[in-house]
Amino acid sequence: MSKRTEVKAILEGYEGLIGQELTVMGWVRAFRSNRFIALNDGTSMNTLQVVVDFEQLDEEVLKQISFHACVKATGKLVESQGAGQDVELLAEQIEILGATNLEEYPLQPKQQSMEFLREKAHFRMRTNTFSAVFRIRHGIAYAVHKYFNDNGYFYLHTPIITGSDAEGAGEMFRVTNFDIDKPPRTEEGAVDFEQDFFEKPTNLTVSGQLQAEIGALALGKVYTFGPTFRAEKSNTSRHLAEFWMIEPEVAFYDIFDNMDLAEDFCKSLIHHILEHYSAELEFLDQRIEKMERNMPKEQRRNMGLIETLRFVVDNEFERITYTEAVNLLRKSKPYKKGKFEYGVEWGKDLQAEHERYLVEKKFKKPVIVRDYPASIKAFYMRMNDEQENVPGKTVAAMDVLFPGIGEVIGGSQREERLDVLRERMAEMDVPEEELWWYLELRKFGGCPHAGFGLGFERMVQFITGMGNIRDVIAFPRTPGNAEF
RNA sequence: GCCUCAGUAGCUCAGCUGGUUAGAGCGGCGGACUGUUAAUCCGUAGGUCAUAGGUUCAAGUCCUAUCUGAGGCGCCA
Repeated sequence: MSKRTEVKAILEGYEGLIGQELTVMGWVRAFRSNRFIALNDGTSMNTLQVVVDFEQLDEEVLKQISFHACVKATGKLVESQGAGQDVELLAEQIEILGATNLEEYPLQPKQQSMEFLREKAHFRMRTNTFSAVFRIRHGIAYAVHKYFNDNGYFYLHTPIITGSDAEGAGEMFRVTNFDIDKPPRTEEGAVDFEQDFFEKPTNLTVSGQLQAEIGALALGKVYTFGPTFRAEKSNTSRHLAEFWMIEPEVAFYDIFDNMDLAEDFCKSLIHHILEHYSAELEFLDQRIEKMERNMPKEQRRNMGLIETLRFVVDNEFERITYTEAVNLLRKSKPYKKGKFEYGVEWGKDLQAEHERYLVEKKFKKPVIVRDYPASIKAFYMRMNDEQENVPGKTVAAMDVLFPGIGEVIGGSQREERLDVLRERMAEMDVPEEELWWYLELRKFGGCPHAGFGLGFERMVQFITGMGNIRDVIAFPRTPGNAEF
């Protein structure tokens, strides 16, 4: 079984293979004229044409060569007589590895809606679009590890089950092995978590950052890359209940080093995909172009997918402070014309419509906004010194905003001063006893450090141009959805 | 959680202001043809019009509720 030649290897290096007898295995994308199989084995965007001699072939076998059937073909590789491809395999033997009953099979050889395919997640990877997306997703994951490895970072596995609910990143999923119908209770009637598996309440992690800081303060440069969970009932095209997050954390970095890292890192991921997945990108680019042909002009993107990616790699990200952003927004046309639904006021968080204006209209490229009001950001972000012309206290936080999907990265320089940190925790009602170890990091050998979280699926979304985040993760978990 | 829109054949959709037996393309099945490239041609089957109520002489069409999906917003990555 293992002696097969991959379609990609044949299509990309057929010179040395012509005249040889090869075995290929894969799924039938099309069967034309009772003679031509377009065979795809997932290794490539493209198909290998397998030519069948239907006069010689057993009729039972011939009948089973159908859309998305799995076949094994052995024969000689020759130059193709037809115009659509350079080489083809003249099959001497055909074996059906897995037939597909088309009366029951839901997919069709035509464009189908993303929503429909989402319900058929066990089959959707067989389509061109999804196979392209998932090959690229792999490529980005690889590029993440490569970038950090090449730059001296260590991959740290932070826990998925956490005993702290003070991470401040949103609603959490409870982890327990209690019988939820009748959990043990204390004499007062409360659920008695001391009898639970971990002898305390535990949750699925919303961030590995606090633990990553432990790593940074020993290994210098670390990153995490793992699943992350949010129990928020977010119904949008850019939120998942289970997603993958990348969190570098670096000792001796300030907010500016952090921004440099974020920008360089994003560009390196995009660059890697432009270099190694051009066939996939071209396919996705054309897909979007076709889709946009039916849309009114003002809704179309002004650049194609590949063009956008090149543009992001070749240009500096715009860097502004939150205060500058507020001033810009207040001077903007949509603000003056009353087009914004939400007001722009120093101290209030920027809304999606405001970010979109800055990224898509004003600067037309990724924007890094920093120095947000302390009141709207997490307790661990480093308090800035008072600044001129800034009406309130700010923290050294930064958000990287991308066109189309908004916030891709959120990060900050961390508060390393024990007294300031404790003050902030008190203000924001973060219990010290749960984060005693986090405080001790400041007490013993602390140092300035910084880091950020990058939503992996959002980056995959940006690079593939997919409109909905549910279509860049194999098995999306969202409110009301945990099938497959 | 909020707002808007949608749900008609396996899929994509048409069905005008309520009015006879609900249509098309694709796909399926049967057949023809065979160097095709979304192969082509002929034939054929397939629908409790999301669900439950209601208005009306009459509901796919109007109203209400529920469910599902999409888009936008909030929360964020």
